Amino acid sequence: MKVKEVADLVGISVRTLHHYDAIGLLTPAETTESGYRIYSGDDLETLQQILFFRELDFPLKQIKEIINSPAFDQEEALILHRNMLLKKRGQLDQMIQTIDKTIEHKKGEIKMTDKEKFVGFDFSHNPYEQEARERWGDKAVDESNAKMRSLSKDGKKAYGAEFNGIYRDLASIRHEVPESDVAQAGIKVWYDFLNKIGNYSLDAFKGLGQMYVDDERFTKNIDQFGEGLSVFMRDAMAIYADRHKK
Amino acid sequence: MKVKEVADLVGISVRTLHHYDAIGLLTPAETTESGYRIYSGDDLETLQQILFFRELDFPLKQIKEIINSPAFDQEEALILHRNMLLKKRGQLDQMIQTIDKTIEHKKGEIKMTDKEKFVGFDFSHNPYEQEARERWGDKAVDESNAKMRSLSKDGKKAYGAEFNGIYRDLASIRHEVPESDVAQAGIKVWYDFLNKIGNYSLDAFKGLGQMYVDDERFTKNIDQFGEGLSVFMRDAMAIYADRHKK
DNA sequence: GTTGACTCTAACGTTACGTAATAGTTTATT
DNA sequence: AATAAACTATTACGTAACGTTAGAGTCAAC
Repeated sequence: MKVKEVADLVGISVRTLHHYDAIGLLTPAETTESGYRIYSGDDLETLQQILFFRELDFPLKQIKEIINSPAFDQEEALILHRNMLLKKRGQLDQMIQTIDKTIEHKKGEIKMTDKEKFVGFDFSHNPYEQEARERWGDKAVDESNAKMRSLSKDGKKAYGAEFNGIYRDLASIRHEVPESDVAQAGIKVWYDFLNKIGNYSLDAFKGLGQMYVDDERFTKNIDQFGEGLSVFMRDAMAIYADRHKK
Repeated sequence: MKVKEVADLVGISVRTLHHYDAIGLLTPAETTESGYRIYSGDDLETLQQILFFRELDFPLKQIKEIINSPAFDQEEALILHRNMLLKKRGQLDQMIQTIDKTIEHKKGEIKMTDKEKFVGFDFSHNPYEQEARERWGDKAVDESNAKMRSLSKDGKKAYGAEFNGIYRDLASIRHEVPESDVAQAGIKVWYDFLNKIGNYSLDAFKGLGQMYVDDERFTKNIDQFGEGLSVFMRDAMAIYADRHKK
């Protein structure tokens, strides 16, 4: 069998097989004169073993040793690894406890200072920040983030209220217009927001609108629209706001 | 405070501080004209935060985002991360169970089919085969492999038993003699084995011993001894056995 | 014989630093 | 002040397990 067959059969990538060959973990039984790797039935069995141990989080180095060793070694390795896993689980429990405590602690804090916590800019886990950085450059993103942080409490709150409105609008779009119109409707929400803020040049808006329409993610399907756009858009708006407002 | 002070204070390396500076995670408040990093009290607090999240296994990228965010973000991050940890723990439990099952299974299997299952020479995936080929030539290796495969089941079993003994001896060496003596002790194990087999010329042994001592891998440190030698030695022995026995 | 599907070998990118290597700076000692 | 010791800085390669191009050759079908 050739690489792709094997890869598809067991559900790994061709690259992975190449890699295993490169590190000598699984060298195919034969190779054609043109250099194609041909895997035998035995190779497949070995591969199963490898994947089994990989599933258990063994490093490839160890797997290599294990499959090259008599059976008793495997059992020993399993037991050792089991102990490692138990230890790991203990550590996880520790970490979870620590987090719980911290959250409790913070909760107390929040009740005390409640007021400012409420708004909810979550630029921190923005999965599109990377994309935004590539689109607009690091400086723009960093500056925007900094500006966000430096907003007054009232400023944040106001901004947050705006976003809440947008979120509501976006949410309703998803349920109230046919899929094909989602993009247009989304643009409208956006447009309205920009108008409301009132300090964007028309050019800036055009750029945003075009970008939005161009982006596959936003026109492909509704789920992605909701998931991707709301975050990405917020980011984009913030950055544009930072750049273009006078 | 300068780097080393900080590093020693919180128990991390200078390199780590350099790294955090390089990736923009913690940039010291000021630097002297000569380029020395000077950390402020605020920097130390931030560092504490960083180390806290690091303790919880957050990737630095996320930590960077988190410490750049208002407090409520941190809570959300904590909750998200907590969920991740719970999932991880679930996976660990799965893995442990799988291992337990496998061990049980193997136990049964060994009892059932004991005979051939137990030996298991897999020279086909021997990572040192290439090296062996270079050292001793392809023909020797191929012949040896062929011979291995052609052994009767009892023959394999006997051979396997020998190797089991060697493995045990090697394993004990690693724990029972000082590092400096590992090489010597390893040679002794080897020597004993050869004597037991009883069909090696003294010359063959000399060659083996010398090769063994010459090889960096075997004298450099204990870990490598254990990792490399046990496999390599097995190979070397088989080949020498093939060549020199009469 | 040309296309499409597949294969090969590089070689860089990723995480969080460890580990030199080389060179300049500050502090302590003589 | 001269010298040594201790410290600091900046590259830059190495690690684990592949993902991801990129460029080029191969095989089977039409």
